[in-house]
Amino acid sequence: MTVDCQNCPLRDCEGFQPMTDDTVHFMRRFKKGELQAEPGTQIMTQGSSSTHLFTCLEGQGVRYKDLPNGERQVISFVLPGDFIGLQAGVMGEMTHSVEATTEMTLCTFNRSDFWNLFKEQPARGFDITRIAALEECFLGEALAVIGQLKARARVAWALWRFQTRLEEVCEVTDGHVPLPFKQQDLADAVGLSLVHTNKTLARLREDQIATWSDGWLTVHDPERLAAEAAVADCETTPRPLI
Amino acid sequence: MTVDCQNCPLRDCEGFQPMTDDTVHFMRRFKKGELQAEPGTQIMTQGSSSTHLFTCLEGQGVRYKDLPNGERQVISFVLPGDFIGLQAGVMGEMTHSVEATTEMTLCTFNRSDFWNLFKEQPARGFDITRIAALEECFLGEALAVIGQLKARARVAWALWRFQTRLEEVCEVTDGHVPLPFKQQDLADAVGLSLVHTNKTLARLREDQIATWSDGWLTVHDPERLAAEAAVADCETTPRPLI
DNA sequence: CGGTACATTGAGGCAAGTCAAGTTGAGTGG
DNA sequence: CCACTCAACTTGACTTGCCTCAATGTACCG
Repeated sequence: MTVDCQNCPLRDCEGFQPMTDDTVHFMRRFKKGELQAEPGTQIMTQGSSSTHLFTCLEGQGVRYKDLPNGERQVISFVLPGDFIGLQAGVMGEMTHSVEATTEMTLCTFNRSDFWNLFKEQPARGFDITRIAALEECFLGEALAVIGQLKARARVAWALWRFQTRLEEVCEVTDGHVPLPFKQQDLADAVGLSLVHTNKTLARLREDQIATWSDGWLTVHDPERLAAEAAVADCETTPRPLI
Repeated sequence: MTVDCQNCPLRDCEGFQPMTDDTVHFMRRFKKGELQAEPGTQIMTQGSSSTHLFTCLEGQGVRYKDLPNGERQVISFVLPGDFIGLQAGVMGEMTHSVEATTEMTLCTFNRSDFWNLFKEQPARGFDITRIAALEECFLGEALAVIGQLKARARVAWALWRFQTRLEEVCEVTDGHVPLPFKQQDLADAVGLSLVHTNKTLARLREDQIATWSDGWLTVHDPERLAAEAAVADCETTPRPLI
């Protein structure tokens, strides 16, 4: 039983641009089905291609790179509404892996239809490019945070982004947002050791700024959290949903 | 006196995909002129839009973000063939600034024509997306380097990327490539202090791996430099030229 | 109840930051 | 031609934020 794009639960979220009936109609044809992924499943693999592209409909995951020296860098976290496989679609090879953290529901598309999308629906092609640009914007921000800020600010920034992004996709229930990741994932994302990440989280908790435990994040003091993060975030405007 | 796209000197470089006559013909119309920028000129400004988009025809520059706390993060360096203003074209606002380091020659395009490009030349739209994906790929790599590697490896990686990228755009004369930036720029790019960057460069020089002085980079031992960098670089395949 | 996975805490060491002084070379003006 | 300034690069001494190691706590599960 798959979701009809017309009734896609994500369409109503404030984080996404409205979609014309015409576009919905096209997306119905473009969507090939759904895929259920168990926690821990490798959805895409660094260095390989993929016959399918996805949009995350439900659940959360991690994008990461394995380095030759054994380290791991988490590039970003996959939340509902995120498109997966742009690089595979356009370059033919992924430069990072994507893994499901929770159980995930994915809308699937054929990579072979991707080029048609640009030809037949230039507006959708433009949207894809916009998504790529938003990703570039996010990565630039991450680079600045990891390159220039101290541990406390890095962690605060990450939590702040989780809070706002999850709000945008309707994943909030009275102040709490679901955050199913391990501390190790966050550590690998902000470029800190697990131990230091843990201690930094503890301090933010003590200071009554934000608490993350048992898979849920609670921001007690949004103002101070944003202040700690010390970056003007880039994209609060609605983005395209594919 | 402007360069006709047909005779664009960059077309012959190994770093770029071949362009069909049809595409050249379209690009001739798309290109509105050329712009000469003096060293230090702000070509695009973080937080603002731009009526024009550019391709760097000659010269080098820096993309950077200013942070609220006064720090600066260099996102990447602009070399010949690089497209400038994707974010302005697609999102309407730049999230970083671009500044000319040397004198620069830029091909100019109208932002208002950008959408037409997707509609009338879907193949070019696809190329734009590919460029965006390559940028995403590069930023992911940078994130991994800055997040996970030590100073020596970070600097080695940066020098290695300079060497290979400049080779791809025909900017090499017997082993030397032009590198007109300040050590401070490199420091801001790899997330290290100026002092530590300087000392790291000195050590790479002593070890006969690479020398950077007077605006020129010489790689004495490519093998060891690449080994120090400790990342599998992502994109050695030709990329689209806009 | 032992085993595994994740979170937590303390102690010690090192990589990288900060501070400060000195060198070099280009540009300027008396 | 020399004295001065200024910007970039260099080097040494000291400080510190973060990493590493190692142990303990806690929940869950076969």
